[in-house]
Amino acid sequence: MRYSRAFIPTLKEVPKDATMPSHVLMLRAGYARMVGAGIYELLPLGTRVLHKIEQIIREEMDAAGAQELLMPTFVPGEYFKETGRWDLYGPTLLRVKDRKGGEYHLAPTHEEIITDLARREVKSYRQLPLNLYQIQLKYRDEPRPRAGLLRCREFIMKDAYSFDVSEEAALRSYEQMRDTYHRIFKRLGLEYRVVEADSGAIGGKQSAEFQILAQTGEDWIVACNACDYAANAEVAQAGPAAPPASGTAELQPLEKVKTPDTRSIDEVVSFFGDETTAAHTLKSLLYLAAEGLCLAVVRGDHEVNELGLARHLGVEEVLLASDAAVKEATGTEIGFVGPVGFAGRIIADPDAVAVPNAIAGASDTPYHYKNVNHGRDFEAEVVSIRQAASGDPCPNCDGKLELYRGIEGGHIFVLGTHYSDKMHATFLDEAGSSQSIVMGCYGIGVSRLIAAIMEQHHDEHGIRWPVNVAPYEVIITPIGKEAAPLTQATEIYDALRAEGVDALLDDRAERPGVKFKDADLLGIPLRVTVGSRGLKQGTVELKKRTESESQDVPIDGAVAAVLTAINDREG
RNA sequence: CGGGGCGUAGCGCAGCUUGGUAGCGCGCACGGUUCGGGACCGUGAGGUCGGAGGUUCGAAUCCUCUCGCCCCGACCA
Repeated sequence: MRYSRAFIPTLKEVPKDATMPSHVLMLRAGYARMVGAGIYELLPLGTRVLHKIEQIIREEMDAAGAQELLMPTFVPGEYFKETGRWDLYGPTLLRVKDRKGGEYHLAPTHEEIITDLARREVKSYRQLPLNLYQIQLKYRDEPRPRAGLLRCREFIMKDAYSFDVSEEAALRSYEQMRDTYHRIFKRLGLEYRVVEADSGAIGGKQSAEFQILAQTGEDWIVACNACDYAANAEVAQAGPAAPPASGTAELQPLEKVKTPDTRSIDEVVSFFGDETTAAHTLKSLLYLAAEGLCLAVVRGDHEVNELGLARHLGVEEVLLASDAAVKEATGTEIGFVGPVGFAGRIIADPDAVAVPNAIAGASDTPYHYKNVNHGRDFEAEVVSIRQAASGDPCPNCDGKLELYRGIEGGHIFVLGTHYSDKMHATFLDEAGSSQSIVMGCYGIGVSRLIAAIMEQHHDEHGIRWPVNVAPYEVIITPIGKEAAPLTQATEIYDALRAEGVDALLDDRAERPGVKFKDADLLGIPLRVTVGSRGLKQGTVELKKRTESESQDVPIDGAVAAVLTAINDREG
């Protein structure tokens, strides 16, 4: 492509409505424009990236034996009504009426439609296993679309559905998709973690999310820096924390200290001063659960994982007790509550009970106890109820946990017979008896990946595409107003195209600075600079977007050098 | 849905408090000088001030309603 003819509307300034890097960059670099909230048009550059991502997905899905098809996005409501999702989906489902008043919707996902196809066409175990996928638009009227392509109301998804004769066979399909997803995400140049998720509400046996690590992501995940452990922050565990530095391991006698105006851990720490840190204190929080009140105790520098606490208690959720309830139950004010002498149920985190001679509220305003020790001064059920945090030890190895934001790039799920039972999608087995087809579903947010890759691959100058997904692999930049650089650049451009390289020739009559800035902004992985200066010595410059230095290469070696650089990065 | 912010030229913004001929920078067009990291000078095109209603001699500015967008939260197969 010749840049002078390309539709690449770049912006010098950051559009006011964009805050996230990928959102800013896709607008500034001319990849996409907004039409409405959560509704975008992909411009030529964005479309090229989309096609590259799709191509990688297709290659890997096809290699796994999946077959591409295309289902409608505009579908009759009867299928969702059949499974109950017409009502369950709520306002997120975009409903449409046709001229006769018939109820339709724009598909947010296709389990029902594909299950209907399967029940009509799959009759025999001989037709299984089967894995069908499509790449097309999905519609979800999200309550809050945000961050450009990261959360849209109309977006492009790859959704695959597997059909098997048994749970075991379905699990094999699931594992195969997991392997396939690993290959896809690696080829896309993404740093990601597979996060085991709880088996969800929908009769699922197993599910995993492919979380792309990005500080701008919506999900919180905890991941080890040494091993593969990764989990949603909600369910993440941490290994035992190192106990706080302590003058003596000897148990000191319990001591009640008057501590006015020390409601927060910070205030307590600064009151006691000296060597005291938050890790020397205990944080005691009173929670309301269905069965009544209980006191949760974690180390002062830790936070309570309320979901974990609720699970231990066997209840749906727990709520922090109000000031009044705290006063009534303990006779003291918030900030002075402690486990010593507490009459009710106490649940303490292992890291909390490991603190020797801890400082804790005395349940008497305004006093704290010094030298509180579990087992001597109070008894508690010891259960891990703290949130895993950045820097915590990994529960599985010697590594450290890091807290990340994640972008959910993919999700794989064993569905079981949830849909096939409801929709009577059955087959005849070898013995001639009717069985429900066992299903799995596998999604990738394709348009979201465009943004996710930008989130991971950019710097202050612009995007830095991995070569596999770059809209153009190389940009050839002639410099100067003489004819020679453009002539030479065009020669290299033609040669590269003949080699099948996606090349962009910056033939614009712009000053060098403008061309360099744009090349960096667009994020083209390689730049070949052809200037009269180099031509005199018979060289051109080759520069990688990710490196600050360029290298001189002989003119007739330029094409080979570009091919080498591209293939290096593909490896 | 709750909280906050913003709608004025393609983009970024000023003007609004105190009503009186709609401005600046970038971009765009033309001419000239420049030419290895977003050059400079000159000329010019481009706006129903998100929309509707009201107050007023007169509304971008004041009042009412409304639409849209962004951020935080709630929600999210």
